[in-house]
Amino acid sequence: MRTGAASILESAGIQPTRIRLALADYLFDGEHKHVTVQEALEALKRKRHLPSLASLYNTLNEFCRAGLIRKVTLDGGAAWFDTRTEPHYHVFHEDECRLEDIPVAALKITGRPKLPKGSIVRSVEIVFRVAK
Amino acid sequence: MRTGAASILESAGIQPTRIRLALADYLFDGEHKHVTVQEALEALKRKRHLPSLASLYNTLNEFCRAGLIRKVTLDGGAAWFDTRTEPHYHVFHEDECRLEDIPVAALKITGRPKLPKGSIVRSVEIVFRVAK
DNA sequence: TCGTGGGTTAGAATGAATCTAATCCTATCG
DNA sequence: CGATAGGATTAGATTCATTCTAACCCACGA
Repeated sequence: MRTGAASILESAGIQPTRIRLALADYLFDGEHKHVTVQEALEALKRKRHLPSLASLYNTLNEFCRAGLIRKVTLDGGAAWFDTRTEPHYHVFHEDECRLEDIPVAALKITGRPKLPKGSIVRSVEIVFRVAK
Repeated sequence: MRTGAASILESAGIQPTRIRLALADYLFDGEHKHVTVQEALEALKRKRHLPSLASLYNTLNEFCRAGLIRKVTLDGGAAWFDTRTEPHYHVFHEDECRLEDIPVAALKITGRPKLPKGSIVRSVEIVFRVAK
């Protein structure tokens, strides 16, 4: 179910440029991914134009703003960018330093924290941290 | 239910020193806290010896290792140190940049992610991110 | 052809956290 | 009581991820 990078950008209202096309092409190749900036850099290195770090960050942040990807941060280390945008949770495999998705249907959460009135829940982040 | 800082350190097997005593005194004053390094620094500034940043980090990390506090990181920003060590979850109030605890009893999670055999769940982190 | 403005860039700057090597204490031993 | 060994503390440098800045490039329209 692969849609062309160009049309993905177009429907997100983002001008297609070399970097954005190359990054979208890598990210949206049909396999959902969790990539770090370094991994994305490596992947683009194998393509035509290797972008500067700054534009890679710019482009990833644009994609986030457009809702094409999501940023996931755990610990204080480098951020992950997740190509799955619908609500879901994560398993972090400490030994492999790898993120894995958990569909929302796999867990059921009953109960809600008490919140001040008028508050809205922006997101619910769940991470199972596992090791061997 | 306030226990003296000295006896807390002693039962954790940590030598009592000026900084460690001052920090423990501030952290374990009976009110559970979520503090950043900067807040801890501010608090210690009002006491006898203002420690260097390095030893504050050292001391907070020692306390973590000893199980006296827990580190919580969200986004890429500065870490929080949480004086509540038993399992619990968090609400993050984005508008106030404030963490709040949710007791485990307030939520029920049914279902577990599929894990490779032999894996153990180190922790389950849940953060409700809320805004006004 | 000349601007205009967005895209891209290298390199500097920022902020959190850690590392290093020197110095300070302090408990213990002679 | 004085020497000393080893942990505690320190200032400052260092690392790492990320963002900022100011210049440059380039496609497109007047």
